[in-house]
Amino acid sequence: MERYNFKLIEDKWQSLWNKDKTFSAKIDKNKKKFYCLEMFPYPSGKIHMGHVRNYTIGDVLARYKALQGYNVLHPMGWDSFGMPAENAARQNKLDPKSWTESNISKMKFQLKKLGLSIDWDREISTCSPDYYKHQQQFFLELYDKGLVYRKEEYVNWDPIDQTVLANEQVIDGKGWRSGAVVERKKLNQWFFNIKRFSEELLQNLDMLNQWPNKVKIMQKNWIGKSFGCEINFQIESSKNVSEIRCFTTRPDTLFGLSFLALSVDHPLAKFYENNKEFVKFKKQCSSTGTTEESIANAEKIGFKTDLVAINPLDKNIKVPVYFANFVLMDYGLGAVFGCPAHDQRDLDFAKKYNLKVKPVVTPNYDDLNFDIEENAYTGPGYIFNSSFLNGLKCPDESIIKTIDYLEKNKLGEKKINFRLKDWGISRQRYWGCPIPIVYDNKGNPKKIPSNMLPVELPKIDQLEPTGNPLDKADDWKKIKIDNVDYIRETDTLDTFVDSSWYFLRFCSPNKTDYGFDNDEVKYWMPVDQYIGGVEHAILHLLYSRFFMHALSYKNEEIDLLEPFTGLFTQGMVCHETYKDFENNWVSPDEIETINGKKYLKNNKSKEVKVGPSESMSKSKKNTIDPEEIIKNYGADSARLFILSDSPPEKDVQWSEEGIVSSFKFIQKLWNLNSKIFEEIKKNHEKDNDNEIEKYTNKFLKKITDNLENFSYNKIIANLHEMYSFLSKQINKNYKKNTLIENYQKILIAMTPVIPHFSNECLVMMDSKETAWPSYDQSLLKENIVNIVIQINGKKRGLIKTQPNISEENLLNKINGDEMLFKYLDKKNIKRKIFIKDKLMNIII
RNA sequence: GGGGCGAUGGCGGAAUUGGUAGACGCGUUGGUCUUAGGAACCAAUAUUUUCGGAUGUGAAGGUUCGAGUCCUUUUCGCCCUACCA
Repeated sequence: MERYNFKLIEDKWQSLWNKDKTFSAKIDKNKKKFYCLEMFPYPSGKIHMGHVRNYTIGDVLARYKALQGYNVLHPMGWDSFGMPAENAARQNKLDPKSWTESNISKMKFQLKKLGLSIDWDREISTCSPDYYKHQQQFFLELYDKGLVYRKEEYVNWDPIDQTVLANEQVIDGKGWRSGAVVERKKLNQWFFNIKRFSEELLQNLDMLNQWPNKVKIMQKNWIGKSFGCEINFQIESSKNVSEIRCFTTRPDTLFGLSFLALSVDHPLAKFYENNKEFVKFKKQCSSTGTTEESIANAEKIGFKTDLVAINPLDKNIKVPVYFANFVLMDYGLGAVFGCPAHDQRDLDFAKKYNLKVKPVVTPNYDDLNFDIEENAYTGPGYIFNSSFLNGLKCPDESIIKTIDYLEKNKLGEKKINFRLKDWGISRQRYWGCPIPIVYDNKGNPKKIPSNMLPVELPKIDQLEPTGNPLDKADDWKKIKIDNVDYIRETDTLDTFVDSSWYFLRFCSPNKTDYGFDNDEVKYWMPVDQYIGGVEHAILHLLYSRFFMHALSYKNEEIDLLEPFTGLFTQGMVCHETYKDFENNWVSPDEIETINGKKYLKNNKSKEVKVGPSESMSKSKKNTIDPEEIIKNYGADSARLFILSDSPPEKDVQWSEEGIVSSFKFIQKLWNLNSKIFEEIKKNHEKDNDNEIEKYTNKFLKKITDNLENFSYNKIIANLHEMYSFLSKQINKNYKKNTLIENYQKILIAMTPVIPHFSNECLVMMDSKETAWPSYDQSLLKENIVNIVIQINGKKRGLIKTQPNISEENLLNKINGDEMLFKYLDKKNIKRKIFIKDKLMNIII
């Protein structure tokens, strides 16, 4: 039998799809559209297994939807601005543009080898001026709508490299490349007013019922809405301070007040700037490490001021005011009141400084001696020790009543706070979208007129190792508008801006006068299914949602707020890790397996240590190159395996055995196909029974259901079952037409997963993929059912019978069954539970 | 500290609304064919057994005729988040 030549056949189909523009999408208002989008890649130069998985999942869906008759939009592009290009360019003294473009062409070649049903005519690249000029236009629009503003904000400054560092470039408080201690530096930066939409972004999450709950919860926590109130505390002081305002979610614990704590960045800090002790304290606060753990475990420390705060509910309670390291300026008002009895941080702080701990919530109504020892009590209960609040149920009743009282007496007011901060979009980098702003000689910002867009990046042949290249590009920086001299903004936009609207651009990628065409967007948007990694659960997805809100804001043309109807987050691709005897990571290609043990290829006496399977990463050397896999096994094998072992939302383990088995399975399918081809030629007259037809119907139902639920791993199992069924049944002399008809349906159902193979087989059958085969409900019914017989809830046997058997008839059969009757003989039946065609449970 | 998810054979994983636990694949074992096989094909594969059964879905309870599935408690693992007042 002829071997399946995947190279020949995959090439043939790929060039056919290319030539015919099979996947090119056009608006057709008579057809229902389906917009299938996978997160576009950063052009690093090589695709990795994560891409293979992501794009295979998306491709299965896109092909399935197309067969179902949807007008499918399935585009691809490049998230091509960003730091790797800039780093590579600095290192190799070349131009980020050519580096990026060469990477794109390499990766495009690799992606095409996967046989994806992508409309390559819509390819976009965010680093192209054709793309980013529209982004600059959007920036100006948002500016006009008041959604863009400038303010001073701290950045991580590397004093040696003379550059701003991203958070992930700061390692243990030091610059990742220079090793210099990172300084906090205040810079004027641009912000998108995402807070403006906090409430909408939170509320709309409820409508996104095709999003994973996990992602919605993460976004909800990120937005972080909390209900509380702001309270005014009168201050006694020799300084010119009369009042401090605090935000709290627990006003009902106000009688437990024992101190106020301020952030060192609080405006009142100005009174202490000349106080040496305070300056020392402030330094100490900023020097506690930046790692998450060290922040959480840092000791609570404070600086005591000479201010005294008065409890608004009882003028006789006077407490000290501290600056404290655990109070953040950018949440609430940068000032909190301390109630040590019912907040662990406050308790830690109070213990250190010997402050009063007065419990005001007791878990039990009658327990008025309730006291606090090691742990603050944060649970529910009843208010006590609190004058007129005593006895109120906490927290529901007590919080409402307290706020009520505070408002009536003008001591404070109800307030909703969000954790979400405005989106800082300035990056002090070269390889990004220039911000279309100029400054006059007084430093006032001015928009670049729309007709002067795009603001293109200047070409710089050699990036120097340090500093911001745009800041040094003197010729570029100077610009005349209407004969007035200006200096350009030298910051570029965060690359998250680029990816916040690319899904709109795909709808009309060639439109020159605006970022998108309204009619096209109205037809294609929203994205019906968005597929990508869960690592983008918060920022990218939230920013994209914000961007849609911002574009729609004050614009009646656009009435779309949520860009992604469905979201699917796929798991990672993992691989075993290997280490040699010197504990160095070893790559899978350096290893040979002999008798189940793994040895170094170049030194077969040395066994390697097999570590746990972890997500593929270069540092652990456990990556597998997709290009090699496709070269050796073909795209269909790779697609089959990447889907087979685990549900798409979970991590999958790549294994050599696995890919080999997928490869072999395709060969088996090919052999089966050849046998069927021979059978058809024989042209049998006999039409045995409708066995094959029934099987096909069941198969189609399973595949369809599994496609609908993203249970792609089960589809592969279904294919194996189908193979095993057909290879056993094929010599039963089916009538030619019956066989062809059913086998064709099966082949079409296989095309989403292994498109090259299935299409080739279809052509052999003188057919081609057209429509998704429907199944006949009536053929799903079984002729014979297995009914489980339980005695006292334990399974004791099975009865094979016709469907719809009555309880009495079944009981007769049970009594006629030797094995079952012995359990029932001379026993009193107390109760019978009968579920038609499924089960009979007899209680004796 | 807060939040989320999960725990099923040697491994990855199946199991519509509670109703035959372990589909399918990998691995392992035995066999057939072969000069040979790391090929192909066939068979077996949760544990235990006195071959009648008994026990089995991290642990302990509960609801139910019946629980992998529902409820309570608990242990462990992974992920997210980080002093959020």
